[in-house]
Amino acid sequence: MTDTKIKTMEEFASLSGLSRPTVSKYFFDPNSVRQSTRARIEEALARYDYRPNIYAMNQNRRLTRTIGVIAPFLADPFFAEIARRIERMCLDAGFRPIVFSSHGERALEADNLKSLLAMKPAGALLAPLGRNSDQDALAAFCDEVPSILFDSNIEGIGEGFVGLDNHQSVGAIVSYLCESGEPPCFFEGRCAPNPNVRSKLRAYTETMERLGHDPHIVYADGEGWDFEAIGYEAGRRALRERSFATNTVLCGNDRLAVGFLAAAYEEGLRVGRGDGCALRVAGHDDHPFSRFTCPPLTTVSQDFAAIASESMAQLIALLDEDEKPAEERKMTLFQGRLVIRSSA
Amino acid sequence: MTDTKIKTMEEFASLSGLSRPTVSKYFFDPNSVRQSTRARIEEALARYDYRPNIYAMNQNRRLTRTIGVIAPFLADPFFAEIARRIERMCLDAGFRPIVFSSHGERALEADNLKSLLAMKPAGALLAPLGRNSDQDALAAFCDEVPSILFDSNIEGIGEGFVGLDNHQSVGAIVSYLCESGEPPCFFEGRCAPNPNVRSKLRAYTETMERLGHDPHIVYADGEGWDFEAIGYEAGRRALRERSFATNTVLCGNDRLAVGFLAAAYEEGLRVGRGDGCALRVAGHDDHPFSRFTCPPLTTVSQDFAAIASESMAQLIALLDEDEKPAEERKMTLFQGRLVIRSSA
DNA sequence: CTTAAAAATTTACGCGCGTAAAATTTTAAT
DNA sequence: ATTAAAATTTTACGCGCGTAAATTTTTAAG
Repeated sequence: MTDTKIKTMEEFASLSGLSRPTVSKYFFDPNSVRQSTRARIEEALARYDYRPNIYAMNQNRRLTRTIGVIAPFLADPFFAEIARRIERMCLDAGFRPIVFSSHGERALEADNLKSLLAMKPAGALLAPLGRNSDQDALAAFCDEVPSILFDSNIEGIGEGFVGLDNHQSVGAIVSYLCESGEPPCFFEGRCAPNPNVRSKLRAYTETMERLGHDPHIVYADGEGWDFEAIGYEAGRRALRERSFATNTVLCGNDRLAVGFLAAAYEEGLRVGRGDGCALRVAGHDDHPFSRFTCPPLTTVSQDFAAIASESMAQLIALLDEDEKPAEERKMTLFQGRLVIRSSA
Repeated sequence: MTDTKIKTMEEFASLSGLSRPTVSKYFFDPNSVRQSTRARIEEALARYDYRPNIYAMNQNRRLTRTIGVIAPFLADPFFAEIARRIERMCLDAGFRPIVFSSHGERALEADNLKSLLAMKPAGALLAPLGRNSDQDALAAFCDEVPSILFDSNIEGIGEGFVGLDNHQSVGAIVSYLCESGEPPCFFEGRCAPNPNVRSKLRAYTETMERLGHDPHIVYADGEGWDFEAIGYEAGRRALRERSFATNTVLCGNDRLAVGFLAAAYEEGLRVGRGDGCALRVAGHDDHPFSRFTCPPLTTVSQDFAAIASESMAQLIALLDEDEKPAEERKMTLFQGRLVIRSSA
């Protein structure tokens, strides 16, 4: 690679023996020019290391090649993993991903939406905070840029939603727990900011009743996204006060379960489904670290890869439609897969 | 807020009764205009909801108000936390943070550096992959934009480095372990991509020798960033083959320790420092979830907040220097704090 | 070889803003 | 009131590229 420093597309175009508009077309979509032309450009690209000025580039474009991603809390392993996969897929699809985290804060989510909007992204993949979201801000955003929601659904916002079938997933693990031992109590955060919580609770109650058991719910106090801490504190209290009606506890998510396991450990309760065990504990979501708890956590897994790729696929499809046929909002729900480990 | 849609700064300026250059100055730095002027602008801002076009804005700026952050692996809780804090501080300091993850891949890191460079950021906070980094790419980047390295140091690159004093931190936990029981073996990934690993190993060996013990190192095979899995697999093998010379194992980092704890649990080894315990296990870094392992992990903590804020402070200081006095590269090492929980 | 379609080129304009220089106004001090 | 400094306005230019329309060249089909 020559060290000649090229500043403008004009320069680069003449060096590769082409006109600037042609080169400009190439940079928007390499397939929009003839193969031989593309080859010439890429050859020159390798020799001269020119990159168009992204600011000048995007200023007058109708459509940017940027895809925005907003997660409610990127430090959560679940979203970290999803984001990682989405980023990779964006790159592979020829888009530039840009990911924001709302850090669990309503105001920050609204800010992120505005920042993202200002970038005129071609599309967006949004996992809203949920109950705590500024719905107007979300609606305003989705009104201007094609968006797919994931993980957390908000009715009527976005062109589609990709997530987990909570009813099925909770049903599956509740059924399993009932068949293999005492029916589970449900342990869930009281201020859980996620709309999935409601549907999980409903699924738990319905499944328990269908199987002829009394539902029994224990709420954990505490706010925010420190689920392990909440699960630990509230779990310890509940264990001491013997708040659970049976020896089996289904936690609303794996992070809560991790905290709860720590509480059980501290209380000297052996967790598992063996003979010498005092308690069975199960989770929900199959977070990346749940394989490594002690004992390994029985849970129901969300297929990270499937959620990421389906969200991406839907968005790409959306962007390809030149005319918007104004079809109805598409809901895609994946089935949870029961993951039986030794904790329950 | 009126719903009048304002497109250009010209429009907005006339609506607020000012000239465009003045408004332009305001948007670069609100303090660069008279207080009364600032008030007028912000009043109009509240009424009309105008945002300058970021692309047009940055195209001709010498200095952008963007700060780039590159982490080697954002799905790692450590970097997720650091990034979270840095983002917040950028925002508070009036900058726009943009964070990239290299996903542990050399090529992606180089890509990220190029993408970031194209954004002409005012400065950057970089945690390199380390041994696996493309040093030339890093050097080229740091040559053009003021950068502070953190977590993982690479000599001669960047204007400064902020990280942990591995020698002190490892020394502290090794000393503690030696005083409170059998001297520790060191359990570390063989292909660990992080340069900190080398200095940790050295610190372990030196401390052990200083205290009159034979250092004993067990390497875990396995590549990549799935430290829990590596710790689990290699840990189980090592335990079965009785590779550890003593009953105490110091893991190179907490994620490795989490996997190792799972292995010990599966092998039926009770971990802790009590009487009935077969094994003591300690970690390093105090990851956010280490409080909740079973048993809770004894480790040495990195002060996330301090690292984040010091990195940020150094960068801001760097940006404030109008003239670069070409002072020497600044190294800031924080002390690790021994966190004694029940695993060792 | 002819012909029509596809691709590339030329020409020309504008995007929304940064920024410089000179002229003017405002502010704060004497 | 006088004066100097600071802030603002006016004027004017250009950044690097997108994009449209008309023209020319290349390609593929017959």
